[in-house]
Amino acid sequence: MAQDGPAKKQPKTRTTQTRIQRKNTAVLFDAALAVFSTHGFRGATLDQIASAAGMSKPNVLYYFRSKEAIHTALLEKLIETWLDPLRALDENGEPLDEILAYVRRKLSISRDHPRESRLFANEILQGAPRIRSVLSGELKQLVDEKAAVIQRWSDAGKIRDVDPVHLIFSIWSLTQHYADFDAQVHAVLGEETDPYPAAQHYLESLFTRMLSH
Amino acid sequence: MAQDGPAKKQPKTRTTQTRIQRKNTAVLFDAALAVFSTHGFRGATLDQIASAAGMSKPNVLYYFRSKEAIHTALLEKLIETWLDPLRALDENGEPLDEILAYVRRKLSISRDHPRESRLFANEILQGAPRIRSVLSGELKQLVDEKAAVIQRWSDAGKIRDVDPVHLIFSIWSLTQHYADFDAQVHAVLGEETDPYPAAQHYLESLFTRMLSH
DNA sequence: GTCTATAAGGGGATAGAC
DNA sequence: GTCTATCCCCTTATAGAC
Repeated sequence: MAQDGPAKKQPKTRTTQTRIQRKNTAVLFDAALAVFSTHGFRGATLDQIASAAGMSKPNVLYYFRSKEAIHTALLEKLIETWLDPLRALDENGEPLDEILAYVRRKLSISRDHPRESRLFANEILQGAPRIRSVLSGELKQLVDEKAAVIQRWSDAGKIRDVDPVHLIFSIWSLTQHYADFDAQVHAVLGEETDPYPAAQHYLESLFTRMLSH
Repeated sequence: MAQDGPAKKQPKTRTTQTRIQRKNTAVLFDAALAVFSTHGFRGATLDQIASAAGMSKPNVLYYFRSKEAIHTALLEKLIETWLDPLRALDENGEPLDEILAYVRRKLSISRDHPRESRLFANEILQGAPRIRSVLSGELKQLVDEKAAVIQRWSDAGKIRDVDPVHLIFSIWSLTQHYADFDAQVHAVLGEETDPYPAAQHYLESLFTRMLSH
């Protein structure tokens, strides 16, 4: 739903895309993700995106009406992926297992999709100008809902007493750290080291000790 | 040591600054910190910095030879402040107290100096192009040293077994989250809420449960 | 020390040929 | 659908008067 297709004169209908359109928008999304995630919105240039996508600058603007449109489309495309791991937290599951599984899902995202993580980090760091409404709408609602679940687990004595919202914040920060601060993590551990196995063990141990009686 | 004074023709000696120079560079640092921390290096403009400092653009460039020079000077000025809280971790103190005190120092920095936190976050997020040598030099050395301290505490049975480097990473990520992701924290908690009292309680509880027998 | 004016180049977006 | 050429604004930095 994110991309708006050819900007002005859609060649076919607006619902049907040719194979070449589909392929080009996919290539463009990947290129834009690479460039925006490392340089931020204003630091990124259409030249960089075009050359990363292997096409000319005007051709990029044939698919998206502006630099802003690419960025917005990217964020919208990713936002659901970003919320899904928390959505999957199941009140009927075993509480500690559910939380550890959520931690593992988030850590996997940092490992497998670090650029997406840095794209969001860039956006939020700068005050979330383009996604503030999503944060205070969809995201807040989801957090409130899942915080209530955690609170009930805690009230029922199934996990130790804990502030549910700050628990969620801590899962976000601990897992996303390995993607967002990758440069620092590798500066400390050495470029060769894969931090994820040790990170997973550390985080499972941390949340287990904190939450189990 | 960071600023290089008037760029080309230092008016007096290079070691002595006039009162007006001292005042202007201080004002400039504050303005630059505000602008760079919210927009990143390339997103920031000299116009924004100049107007935030209440001076004209050429006047800004009278004090620093380039935009890059302002940014570098800022980072250099802040780096020691950034490392000091970890330096203060004392092997001879009571282990859990030392770690909790470090957590509190870091959390206070997020609360009192969020712009500095976001400046570093921006820099590291973009691959730390301008401070990579500090990270793999001074910072790595300090982390190695303090990780060894924590390892000895752990070996001596004074705290529970823990990966010392990931423990340090977790303190960084958990505390800096409240400054760097301020926009998200407030979107979830509401603009009026001060997250820090609850954050401090949550984090103390987290590390106490994780580290004490 | 501070200003106005301006040079020089980068970067987003469009025109129009193919 | 894709390209070359180009427009024009924004931004960094300098020149030179006061």
